[in-house]
Order: sequence, then structure tokens, then C-alpha cells
Amino acid sequence: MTAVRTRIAPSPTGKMHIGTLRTALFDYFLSKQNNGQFIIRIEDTDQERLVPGAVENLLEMFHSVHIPHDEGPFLQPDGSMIEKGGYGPYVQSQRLDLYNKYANELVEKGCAYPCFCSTERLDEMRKAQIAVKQTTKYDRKCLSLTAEEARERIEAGESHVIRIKVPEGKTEFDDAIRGHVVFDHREVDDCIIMKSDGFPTYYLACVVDDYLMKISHVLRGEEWISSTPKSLILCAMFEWEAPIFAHVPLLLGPDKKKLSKRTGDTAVEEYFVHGYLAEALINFVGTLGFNPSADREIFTIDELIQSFDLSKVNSGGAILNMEKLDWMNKQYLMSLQVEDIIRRVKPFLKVPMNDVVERAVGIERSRVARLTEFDDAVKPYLFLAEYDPKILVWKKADVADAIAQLTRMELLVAALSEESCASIALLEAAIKEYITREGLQNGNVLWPLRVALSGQEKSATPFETLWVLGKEESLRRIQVAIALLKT
RNA sequence: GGCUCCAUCGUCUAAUGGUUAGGACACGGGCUUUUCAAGCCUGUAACGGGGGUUCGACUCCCCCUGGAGUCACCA
Repeated sequence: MTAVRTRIAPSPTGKMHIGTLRTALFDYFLSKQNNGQFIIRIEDTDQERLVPGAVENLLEMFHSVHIPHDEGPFLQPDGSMIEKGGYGPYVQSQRLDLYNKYANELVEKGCAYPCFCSTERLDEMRKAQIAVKQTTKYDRKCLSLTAEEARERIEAGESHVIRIKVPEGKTEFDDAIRGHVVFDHREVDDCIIMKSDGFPTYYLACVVDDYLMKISHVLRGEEWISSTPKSLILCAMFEWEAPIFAHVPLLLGPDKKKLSKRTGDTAVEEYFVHGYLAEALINFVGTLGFNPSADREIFTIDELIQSFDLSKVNSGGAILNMEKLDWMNKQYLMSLQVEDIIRRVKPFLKVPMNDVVERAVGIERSRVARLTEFDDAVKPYLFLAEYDPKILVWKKADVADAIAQLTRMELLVAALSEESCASIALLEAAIKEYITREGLQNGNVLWPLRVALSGQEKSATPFETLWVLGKEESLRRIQVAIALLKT
């Protein structure tokens, strides 16, 4: 069996699309499961759409999402870029000679031909075809040019492209996800493989690179399926064995259409900005269209690698269920080490990090879904906001009782030893023991205490809040509450 | 419009000829509880339609309908 080599081939035109992440994940799962290689190749053949810094950004995203590649460009800590792997360069703009060579080979074999048609002519031709409801495809005007004629015009410096001459017949292939697919060549256009600027198009570059880089499996979005005949025709022309193709279902927006910037967050960067964790994003996106288990939702990346199965990937598109992502993110927020969360939440906090904030983050994590929500969640621990004294009174008690209980608590807290302040459990034990000893009711004591400490009608338990605030600040807030009630 | 792909709760999905069609998110109810969150229990909710094949179809085949993708010197 040949080694599994998969590749993700983004074009550096901006940010990383969430669909790119999903396909990359599947590539990664498949290659790792088979002890193969996962390759990143940069497809920068469209000079007009290049965005400076996009390659670096892309690599950074792959890094932050923890799916390491084996070959391709790598970003060094100093910001420079190096390549690893024996099949480079992995950036298509550095492989122009190769594409040229193969394109010429096709022309010499009679499989491709130069075309001098202007874009204006092409546009008109298409319009006419649409008008009579025909398939839009090149009318092969330049195919009738003789070799000499073509050579003369090229030598005269006339702008031209190279098109493949699609043979008659049909292309059949077995998609690893969808099964048997057939396309009649009458539907396939004599597509351009070399542009007039000397750069190849995706069709050529991709086939050449996949062959030279010994790619075994090509995973790509479903939007590519109708161009697969072109890839296969090219393979056949070169007499190369084609890789296995698998077209993964599309990620859809709420409107059921291909996810676009208009309908939702398409960039992985945006998800991070909104406070989602890489683990949750991977779990979410990696199980969209593929489910390792009937009754589990949370999987580690290793579990996903183990259980991944191309033939079990769904063929229908999937709408992103953002509520489920939130839920999943919360699951990770609750299962991660507190120190880990503290480290990750730092960039999202407007308030400066200190001991109180660290403890508060640990307490509040079950109440937030995303890292961006911590700032608001943590603030009440740092600043006691103004509040209506009425909320200090428990529903089954009155103002006088609230004052009485808070006065008791003031004394109790003041008397608390350093050891009993060391943990939530000890604090809870101390206070509950006091309540029992004095024959009091939980609600009468705990409600006003909690509200006094947090300044909020809804909040964490008084024990947790006490622990976060510390003895001194807790005492102050209790005194504030008593004063408030007495006015 | 041509071609291609797709079709189970609102959403993500399980089921590979025989299940009371399972799980998850969301939503409703309950338990727990000083509140909220979490947790636990629980409820509502789906096989697009029509033909076949078969003793038996969510599962296989055909048609219809519906949805999507694609038809560039973009990937």
C-alpha cells in the first residue's frame, strides 16, 4: 500500500476560511491515522488576489489550531520562513518553470493549444451562449490555428493563454465520499491551464504538484467536484495515476447556502477573536459531517484521528449550529486546567490580571461560554457596583433579619482564621457549621451574605465569592451592605 | 438554464433490510439548591412525495419534488 499523503492548499488571499480548517482537519486525520504526511502547499498563482502577510497568517493559524504539518513552509520564531520536505518548493509561485515545462509538453503532444482570444470576445461568446441556453464553453476558435501561425504570433509577442483540448468521451471516477460520478466531456470546457501572465491556473498547478509531491488523497470542498473531470483529463494526458478524490460537504450558513462572509463568521481568526478555544473549534468543525460515536460529543484530536473514516463522511452540507459551538466551548472551559484558562483569557481582559481575577476566572468559568465574556464576569469581584439594598433581603425574611444576619457574618468573617480562608470547602464548612450551631436557616444567612459580597442578585455562592475576594474586601462589602440597609 | 451533488427532529447527527427510529444543541418540565450557572432525571420534535424490489424498507432501484454547488486568464 502506498503511503497516505494529503495536502491542504489554501490561496493566500486573506484569512483562513472555516471550511479550509475542516478540510485540513480531515486531511490531517487521514494522514496521521495512516502514518502518512500532511502537507501544506501555498497556491498563490493568482497575482491579483495576493494579500501581503497572508501566508504568514495562514501558517500562524495552523499553528494555533494545533494541526502540525509534515511538509511545506514553516514559520520560524523570528518571523522568517523556511521549508521542510523533499518535494519543494511548496509555494507555487516558485514553481513556474515546472508548470511551463508541463504545459509545453501538453502542447507538443497535441493535448493543449495556445489561444489568442481577447476577454472581450470571450465575454460576448458567453453572452450569446447564455442567450440560447447553451452550456458556456470556449468555442475552440484558436484550435484551428496552424502550429506555425501560432508560433509566429507568440514570437511576435502577442498575448495568449494555453487551453487544454478536452477529448471526446467521458470521465468517471469514484469519489471516496460520494461514490461513482460520471461527467460527459461535452460539458467540460477547454479550460485555460496557463494564463497570459505566465502563471498556471489552479487546474494545471494542482495536478502537476499533486503528482510531483506524490499526493495520494485529494480532499477538497464540494464546490470542486464539477472541476474534477479537468483534473482527471490532465492526469490522463500526462499518463499519471490520479490521486483519490474526496469531496467534503460544504459548510453552510443559516440560509443553507455556502458559508460566505455575509451570512456568518467564515474566518477562523474571527472565532478566536470571539473567544472560542482551538480545542472546541476542532471538536466542533471536525465532527461536522463525521461522527465517531453515536452517543458522544466531545472528542480529543487523537480520538478523532483514530476513528476517522472517509467513507463515513456525510455527503450533505452542514449548517453551523453556533449554539452548539458555544455549548462545546463551555464544556472545554469547564474541563481545562484553571491555570490554562487564566493564561488564555489574559488577552481578552481589559482589567489587569491579579490574584482576585485569577480566582474569579476559576469560579466564573461555568457561567460563561466564551473567553470574551470573562471580562464582564470578573468585574464584580474587582469593583462593587451600586445596587438596590432591597435585593439583600431574602424572600422569606425582612430588612431587620438581613441586618441581623449580616451583622453576625461580619463578626464571623472577621474572626475567620487564615487557614479556613484557604479553600472554598473550608469556608463553606465554617459558615454552615455556624448556621447549624446557632440554629439558623441557610436562606436567611446565605442569601444576604451572597448579595452583600457580590452586589448582585444572581451570582456564585457566597463561599466562592468570599474565597475570591479575601477576608478584608469581604468584610468591607458586608459593612457596606449593613450601612445600606440601615439608611 | 445545462451539468453535478445532496435529502432522518428547528440544527448537528446515529441507524448499513427486521429498533418503541438512538444521541447532542436549542426549547419545556422536574430534582438539587441561598440565587444564577453547572449537574442529574424527563418531555415536545424527524425518515420530503410516489412507485417498485422484498416476507419485511430510513436503509436497495426508479421517478417526482425540494435544496445546494458549478458553469472566469479566482482558487
